[in-house]
Amino acid sequence: MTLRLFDTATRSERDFVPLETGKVGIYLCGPTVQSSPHVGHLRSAVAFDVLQRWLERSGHDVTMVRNVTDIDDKTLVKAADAGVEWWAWALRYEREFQAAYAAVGVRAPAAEPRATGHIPEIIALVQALVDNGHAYELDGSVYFDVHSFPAYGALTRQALEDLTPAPDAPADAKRDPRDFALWKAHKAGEPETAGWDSPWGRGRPGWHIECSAMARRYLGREFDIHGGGLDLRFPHHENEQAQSRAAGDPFARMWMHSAWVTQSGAKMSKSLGNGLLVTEVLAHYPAPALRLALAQVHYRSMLEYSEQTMDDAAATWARLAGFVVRASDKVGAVTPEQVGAAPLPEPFVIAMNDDLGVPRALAHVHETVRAGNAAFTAGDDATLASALLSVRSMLDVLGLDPGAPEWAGAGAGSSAAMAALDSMVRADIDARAEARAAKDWATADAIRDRLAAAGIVVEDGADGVRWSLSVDD
RNA sequence: GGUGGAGUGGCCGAGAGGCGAGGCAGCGGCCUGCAAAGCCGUAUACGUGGGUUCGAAUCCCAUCUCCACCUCCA
Repeated sequence: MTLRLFDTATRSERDFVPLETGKVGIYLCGPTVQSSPHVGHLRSAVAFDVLQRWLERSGHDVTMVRNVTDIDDKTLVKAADAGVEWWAWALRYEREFQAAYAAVGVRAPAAEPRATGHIPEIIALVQALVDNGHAYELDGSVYFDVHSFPAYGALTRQALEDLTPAPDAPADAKRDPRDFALWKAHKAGEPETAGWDSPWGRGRPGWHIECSAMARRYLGREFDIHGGGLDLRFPHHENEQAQSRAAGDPFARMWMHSAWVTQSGAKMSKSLGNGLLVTEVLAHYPAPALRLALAQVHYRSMLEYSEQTMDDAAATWARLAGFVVRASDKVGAVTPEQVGAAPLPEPFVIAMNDDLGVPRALAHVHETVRAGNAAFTAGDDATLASALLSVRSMLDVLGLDPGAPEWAGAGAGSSAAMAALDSMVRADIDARAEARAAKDWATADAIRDRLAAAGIVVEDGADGVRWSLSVDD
């Protein structure tokens, strides 16, 4: 059974065949670190984290490279406005992005290269393009000559003559308004630290060139998958591909793009100011609920985000996590080794192999949970144990295994604080048990209400009383 | 203007010629001292107008609406 992935370049699903059997190189366009991350930013990271997990689960050794664009026009402007060094500004937001990624269980990439750390590679690439006639220097800047590369526009099917010239482009200076900067000459007023010496004088890299240079450095001249948000297709990825191929690199064999997050149908974005900060969401909801909200919609479909989105996701997470906790108490916990080695249900595998059909895969998870709960009620421990292992294994692929270490504390109750709380709550629960035994319902309910007011939910099961923290909203 | 995408039940979202994915919410039931959780059952659907077909949400034609990229954007 082979994995099929939708390739943006051909606009069709294709069998995924790695360049080298058993190994996969992925280059993912990461953040421009000039402001705080919002939930839209997390979408592509989560989508490609799921891809990586699925590839690894399918036996591949994955090298994930996700860059950090730590210098660009906006960063310089914003830092200057704030009276902060641009490099300090960039690092501050780089840390925020890293924290946000980690919070929702996106695993750290194998490499996280920064543009400013690869100036020699960038200069070498630009020089090669100048030397072979695909780029030209003008007043200390270097531009890619789009007319020199007939395949320009191939990735996004753009015809050169149909492109609207950039309104802010110095059309009179460049040979063609659609030529884009590979190297930007240092401008008066910009900090000295925002420039590097080059064959064309002092300057800094253009936006697109860093990805070409860094992909080559870490993944080679040809690699398997290039990913990013849908909005990066043009011009960013088109330009990347053009300059890399013009320099002789075969470059990415497949392009994958994740769709955006919308609110009332409109794209969430920094420039629109409708971005929901990750920190705000995480202040009110468990992190895995946010990951679930982002992952449960197919990565190529728009994800409509509303106030209800997180409430729904939190409820679903509580159902999944609750099943795992109850089932583990009943039939024993599953080890991480078992989770990683368990055979996955056929419907799940089929769904995931079809361009990462997470929604259908999750549907099977829900069906398995329901079967597990039914087995729990029926006292069928063998079926319950099997469902538990199956559910955890499937959720593990999605980075949503409630028993995974990264979600410890998100309702699992394994931390020292939870243990301390447990001993306190137990006293109340015992008192309530006495009241219930005496059929003193008023006292029993008063205790339950008091715990509920403190955010603790008490449930009477056939096998005893359990408590859990209620989900914020 | 060019390129690409979307319109599915109260909501979110799969599917893609023929047993109405899944979740949330709703309703009825089981369980419970009452709840909660869980389980069982259940209603409401494929933007509009034509066409093809024994049969269309799925194919064809037309049409309306919305969104994105072409300037920075995950």
